[in-house]
Order: sequence, then C-alpha cells, then structure tokens
Amino acid sequence: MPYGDAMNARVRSEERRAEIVRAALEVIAERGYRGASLAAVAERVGLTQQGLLHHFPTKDALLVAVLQERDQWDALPTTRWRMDLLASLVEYNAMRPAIIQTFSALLGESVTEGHPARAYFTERYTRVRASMAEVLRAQYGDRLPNGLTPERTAPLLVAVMDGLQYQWLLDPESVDMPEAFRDFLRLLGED
Amino acid sequence: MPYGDAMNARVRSEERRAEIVRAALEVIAERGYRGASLAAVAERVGLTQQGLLHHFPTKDALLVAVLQERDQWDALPTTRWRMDLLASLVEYNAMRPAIIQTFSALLGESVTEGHPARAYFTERYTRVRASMAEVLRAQYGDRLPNGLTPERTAPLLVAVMDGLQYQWLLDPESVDMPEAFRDFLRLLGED
DNA sequence: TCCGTTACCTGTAGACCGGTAGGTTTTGTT
DNA sequence: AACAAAACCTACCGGTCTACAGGTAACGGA
Repeated sequence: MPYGDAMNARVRSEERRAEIVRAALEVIAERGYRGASLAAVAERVGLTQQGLLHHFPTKDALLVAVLQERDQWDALPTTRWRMDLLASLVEYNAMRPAIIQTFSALLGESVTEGHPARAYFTERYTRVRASMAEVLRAQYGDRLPNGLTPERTAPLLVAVMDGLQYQWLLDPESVDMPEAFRDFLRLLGED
Repeated sequence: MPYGDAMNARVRSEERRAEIVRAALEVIAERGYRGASLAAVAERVGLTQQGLLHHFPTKDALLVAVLQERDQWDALPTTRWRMDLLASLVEYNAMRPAIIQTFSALLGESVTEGHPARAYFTERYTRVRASMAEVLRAQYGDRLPNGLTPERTAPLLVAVMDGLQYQWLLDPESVDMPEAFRDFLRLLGED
C-alpha cells in the first residue's frame, strides 16, 4: 500500500509540526515571541531544540507557521459573518484566553522595529477592516443609524475588540469583555 | 554655598537619570522591554552598561522609572479633563509616535506571565477607567444619550483609544487616528 | 589640604540564545 | 535484505544578556 503509507508518513510529519505549532502558541502566550526560546517549545513536545529545528529551520519559520494557522482559523467564515455573530465570536474568545493572549502579545511586539510579525499584522488589519466594513454594510447599508459610513466605523469596531482584549487579559474580573462588546454594538445600531 | 552645591550635585544626578530614562523610552519603543538591552540604552547616553547600572541597579528598576514618568505625565490633569479635551489628547498623541509606541509595546508584553509591568498596567487601567467614567458623568450625567452608564462606557472609550493606536502604529497612512476617535465621540453623544 | 562620596570604568562570571555540523536511530520502499 | 530518507540526537560555536566585583578619577565639603 505505497500511497497509503506515504500518506501516513506525511500525515504524521504534519501532525508533529502541528504539535510544535500548538506548543509555540503556548510559549508565546507566556513569554512573547522574543522571550520564547526554541528550547522551551521543544521541551513541551518532548524534543531537543535541535530536533525542533529539523521541522522548522529557523525561529522565524516557526512564527510564520503560527501566524498561518491563525489565518486559516479565522479566514474561512469572514464573508458569511453578520453583526450578531460578532458578539458570539467575542464570547467564544472569552473562553480561550491562551489564544487571545498569544496574539495580543504578538500584536504588541509587532509595533517594534523590524519585528518579523509586523508585515503580517499590517496586512491582516487592512484585510480585517475591509471585512468588517463589508459586514457593517450588509447590516446597515451605506449609512449607519448614527450617520457614519461602514468604512469609518470598521476601524472603531476592530479597535474596541482589541482594546477590550487587553483590559480583559490584565483584569478578567473587572472587565466583562462580551458584555462590553455588546454595549458597543448597541451604540452602533440602536439609536 | 553648601546648600546650593549640594543641590547642584543632586540636580545633576537627577538630570542624568532623566537622560537615561529618555533613552530607555526610545530603546523600548524600538525593541520592546525584553528586547531592550541595558547596553543599548547606555550607549545612547554615552555610558557603558555598567555605568548605567550605577544609576539604576537593575533593569527592572529602570523600567519602574520609565513607568513612573508616564504616571507623572498623565496623572496631573485627569480630574480636569473634559470630553472635548480627549480629542485633543489623541491629536497630541498622534504627533508623538515614539511615546505611543513605547507604551503600546509595553502593554502588549505586559499580558505575558510574570512581566514586570503587568501590575502597573492592571492598576493603571482600573484608575483610567474610573477617571474616564468620571469625565463621562461630568459631561452627560448618569445616563449617556444612548442609554449606557458612564461606568459601562468607560472601558469602551479606553479600548478605542488603545486599539486605534495599534492600527495607527502599524499603518499610519491608512488610519487617521484623531478622526476615528472623533467619530467614536460622535457615536457617544450625538444621537 | 584631606577625605568621603559620587560617577564612572575594566574585567568577568554565569546563563541563555539561535544555529551549524555531523552522527545515529527509526522508518518506509523496493 | 538492502538501502535511502526522514527524524532526531550530541557536541559545539559565537554571540548576547544581566549582574557582580573591584578599581580609579573627579568633585565637593570640612
């Protein structure tokens, strides 16, 4: 069964890579990208640092894989999103602090000079703003109830999501992220 | 002139410390706190790394001084702020990307485990939310035009400011931070 | 003028870091 | 059974990091 076995080998290899990426997500959440050592990631999957470098030749290559997984994760349903689903998304995020923490830490680092994730986030935000504007337009048309255009509202929507995440990560007991986000949506539509 | 000379010595020392803090702000803006080496900060003020450690015994002590300066910077006028001054503040920030970048980078790092600035930011946000609620109450009373309370609106106000900063730092040409913030204020009050 | 303090310096310890070189075991193919 | 490739290891290199130890020169007060 040549095809089957070749497949198994490739599948196993990709599973290993996925394991490593998952571990990298954790370590980055705990220490940021600069603070995340390859050795720490490797240890978490039962490898030596050099064993890890067999699967990802450089640290940056590992980061790329981490960012790609994120893309894959939230790229699929964007066109089918609606306003009410955004609130659900925030609620879902509130149950996954590790992931949120990883990408909040990465976003913070990415504004520094020459950070390997900088281009990624720049492009991602351009994309996300456009996507959000589309969602807003589908819901409200060219003019929101408060007179703003979808294009001018989208950056605010994204800013609220990100900003609330930081406040929530720092002090989950004081900030009810999903509720606050629903408040913002109400601000957009119900006047 | 014993008093005068003693004063001069102390003043000169504090000037040196202030120089170092200023340099640290720059380096942190460029590389984050974890990425900022004492040697890089020292070089910027014409010292060796060990010479710098004479003024700040540890790296964390230097960070504390950086954070204290920030406190001093924005703690004074909080009680006298009004809504319209917030927009001016954002405009002012838009002319000082270095400072914004420093504290955006620090905020991002601070959500990671055991980060030396974590407690600072947690407390700061508690304080800032309360302060913003106060400003909102002074402007609108206990109910905003859209029905929300000042306490529930404050986190949104803070989130928008922070979130817009990240988008703006990553892509200043695509995001008009002051305009977007004014849009948000309009969202709060003019319905 | 003497003397203590402040402001630096050189030297170095000790720990991690990412990455390379090259060998060895495991695994799948033929 | 033979072989090739993939997976993973040990050993190591050069670099960087914070911090400590100890010395020196300048300065200001008595």
